[in-house]
Amino acid sequence: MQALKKTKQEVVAEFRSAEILEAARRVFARKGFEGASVDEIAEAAGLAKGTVYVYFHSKRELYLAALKQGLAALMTETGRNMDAAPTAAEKIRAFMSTRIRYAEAHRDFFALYQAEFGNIHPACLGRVFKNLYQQQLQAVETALDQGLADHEIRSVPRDAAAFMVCEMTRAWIGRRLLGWSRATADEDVDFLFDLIWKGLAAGSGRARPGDVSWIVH
Amino acid sequence: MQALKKTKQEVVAEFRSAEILEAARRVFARKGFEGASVDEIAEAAGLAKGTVYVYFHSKRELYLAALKQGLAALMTETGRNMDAAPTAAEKIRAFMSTRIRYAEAHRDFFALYQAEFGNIHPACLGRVFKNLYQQQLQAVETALDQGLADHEIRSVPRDAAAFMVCEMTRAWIGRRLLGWSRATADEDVDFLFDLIWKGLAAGSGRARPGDVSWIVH
Amino acid sequence: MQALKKTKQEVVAEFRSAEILEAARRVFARKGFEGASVDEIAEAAGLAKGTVYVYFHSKRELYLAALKQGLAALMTETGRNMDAAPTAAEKIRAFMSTRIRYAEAHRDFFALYQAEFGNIHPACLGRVFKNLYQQQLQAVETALDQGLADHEIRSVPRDAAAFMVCEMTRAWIGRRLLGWSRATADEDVDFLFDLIWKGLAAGSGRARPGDVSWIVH
Amino acid sequence: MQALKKTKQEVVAEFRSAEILEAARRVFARKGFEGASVDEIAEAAGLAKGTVYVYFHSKRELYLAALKQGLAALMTETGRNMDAAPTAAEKIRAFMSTRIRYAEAHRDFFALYQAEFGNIHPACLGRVFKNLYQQQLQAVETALDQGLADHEIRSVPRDAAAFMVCEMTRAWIGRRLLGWSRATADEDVDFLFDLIWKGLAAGSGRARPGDVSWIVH
DNA sequence: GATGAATGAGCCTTCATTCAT
DNA sequence: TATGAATGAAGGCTCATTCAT
Repeated sequence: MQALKKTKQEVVAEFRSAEILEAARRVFARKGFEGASVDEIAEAAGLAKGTVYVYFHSKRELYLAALKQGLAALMTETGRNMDAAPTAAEKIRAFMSTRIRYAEAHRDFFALYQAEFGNIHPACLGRVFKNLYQQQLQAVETALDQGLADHEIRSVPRDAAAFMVCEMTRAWIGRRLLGWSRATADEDVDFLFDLIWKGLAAGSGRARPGDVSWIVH
Repeated sequence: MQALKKTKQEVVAEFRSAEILEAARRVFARKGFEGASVDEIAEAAGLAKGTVYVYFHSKRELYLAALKQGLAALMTETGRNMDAAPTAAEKIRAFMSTRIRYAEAHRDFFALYQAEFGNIHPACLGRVFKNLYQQQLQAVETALDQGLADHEIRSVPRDAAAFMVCEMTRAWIGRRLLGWSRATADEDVDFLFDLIWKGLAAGSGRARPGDVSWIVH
Repeated sequence: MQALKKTKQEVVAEFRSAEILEAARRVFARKGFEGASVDEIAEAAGLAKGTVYVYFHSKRELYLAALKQGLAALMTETGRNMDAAPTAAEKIRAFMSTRIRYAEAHRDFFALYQAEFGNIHPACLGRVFKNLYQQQLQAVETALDQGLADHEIRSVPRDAAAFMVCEMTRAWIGRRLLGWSRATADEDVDFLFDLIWKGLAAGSGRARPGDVSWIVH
Repeated sequence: MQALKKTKQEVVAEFRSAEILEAARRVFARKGFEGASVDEIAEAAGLAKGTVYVYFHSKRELYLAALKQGLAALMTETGRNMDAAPTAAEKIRAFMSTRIRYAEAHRDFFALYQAEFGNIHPACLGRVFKNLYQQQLQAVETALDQGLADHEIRSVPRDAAAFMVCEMTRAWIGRRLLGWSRATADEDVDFLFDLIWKGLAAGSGRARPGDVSWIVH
């Protein structure tokens, strides 16, 4: 019973923590780190301000927790899907696809993601930033390595190419989040992958000739 | 004499205004919008805080003015260079090249640019944002139109492709600003253009065979 | 059995109470009333914060209890030792000696004592303050009365003289607590008593000629 | 005119500063450092809270400034009066007299003084504390040295004796501040000096036979 | 009785903005 | 026009106290 009780408390605690994290994501997404107030987050979570501080020592810690939690889930899923893809091309596509879909389901998290990784200010994350970002690059670089070894992709600097794959995906997600894309997620994935894979130049045949999803509007 | 005096005053006013704008850019670049204080900007401009408010009604207006002024200069230069390029490919390259070079010379401005256009927060710009961004897209879209008409580029949605050209350039500049690129500006332009033009796939010959600037490190 | 059980509970309660009081003294001594947090005291007592409130209705009540308990013990001991001394001089010396020794053994309590009786703020004790202090004065005044009656001491206002005896002792203890005295407790008692008894003036023979414990360093 | 204007501003600034200091003293005296709020001090000074921070960087700085300013004036006056006194006895009396009178005229300051120097917590002043206190001791020690050299006072450890002179004075002032003394300042000085000079023991003749100011009440 | 999560009042501090000079 | 003192609205964070378990 002691164990049960403790478990129950832990469950409640985790629930609260998740509630706060969720609210934090919502508010941070809308207002940014500096623009959001702990008061507002607490209210969004239906709690008193002090309660937030029971679970998180500071506003920044809360912010980071919200970012990291989402990132961890994203990277787990990204990793799983990339691993399941056999070729480099399919791995890259899986990377993009997973992210675009994830962003659809977790808009708030991705707003944070964009805010944090879309600019330069080392304001909030500083050291932590590069590490988190590097983990993402790593996954893509590994896929690129395989592609290079298999002569599936041409000779490009792996770090630079990986960076561009990440950033193009990020940018595209931003476009979707802004409501600038009227296409479905699948169509967007197709276009994005096609673009990075084949480039803009004419003369390169279509990867999948039947794919006409992104006819000029 | 009245007219002359007024002109003199206007000159002084413009000079002050430019001074403040310059200082604002410096401070905003380093601290971000929320992190910067009007006091600090005034001090950086060698003026009293109140004076800043003589020329700009609010901190946000100042921020916007700093951003817009830089953007105007950037777009003027971008336009000039793109106009001078005959083919679509060269126009795109000119777009990238101009920006990467401009970023080198105006790091402060580009830090603002990244912060503002690198994320979603409609916090600071809101309505203004899309218009400014659209102007940039416009230039690229026009170039793409020409490329499409000349069968220089394959059939891609012009708005999406233009967006990616802008964002890839922006992302790459961010990379340089972060010090993640050890290449020269020229080398970076080559790589970036090559990537967007030819994509990742193997089999597409090099645009300029002799260019080996971005051999895998 | 009911009675027995109740007694047992009372014993436990008293034990808890004493534990909390002890912890409170330790923390209040180190941090002061405002600087100490109930959380910290609870932790120092190895209990949960809520438990402290089972035994004491408020932080202030706890503070007062800690102070009073120590004071009661001090006054009991002071009284016993003064009663055992025959002459007024020896009573005064007993007063000083007991306190200086007690302070040595209960530094935490005396830090509270100093904080509370060393300044004016009626903040924490208010009304209670004077009563507690008066009890201490009383003991000294009684001794002084005897001394006056026996012509052992010269004609001085009893209340003022008693006050000074108390305060000189308190001040001296503060000096020791601050580590400003390199002498032993005994030597300090000798000096202090000698000073209050004979004053500073030259010409008054030594109380006990052989005593050279406080030669000028 | 520039100079005049500047002077005027400086005058206003000094006036504001003094006003705030005065209010701070009043509030700190009544509530103690922790108990006082900057809001309250600002209100007491008839200013907005923010204004306080224009003149003092922090609550602590304000507190220290209030304490130091009073202390400086006190020590200047003490020094002047002690210097004017020829003998050690008169110097000691001047020390006591100056302080008791000063305390009468600056009750708020002395409440701070008592709070700060009357207990042990190194909370607020820490390092600064000892230095300030040492300066006071110094003055007394110098007088005692002279007294020892002139055989005016008996052989006592100068540091210990000086400490007691300071503390007895401080204690006595506390007594007056608490309203426990019904005597005039002069009478109190007489008693206090007499006590420290001649001690409690019978047999030492009166310093000034006619002085009957402190007959037993 | 014992616990510790929840609360919300309150504190110090910052800073955009105003305005009298 | 230029100034900078004055303002007061927030904001992050702490903590005494309560209360359901």
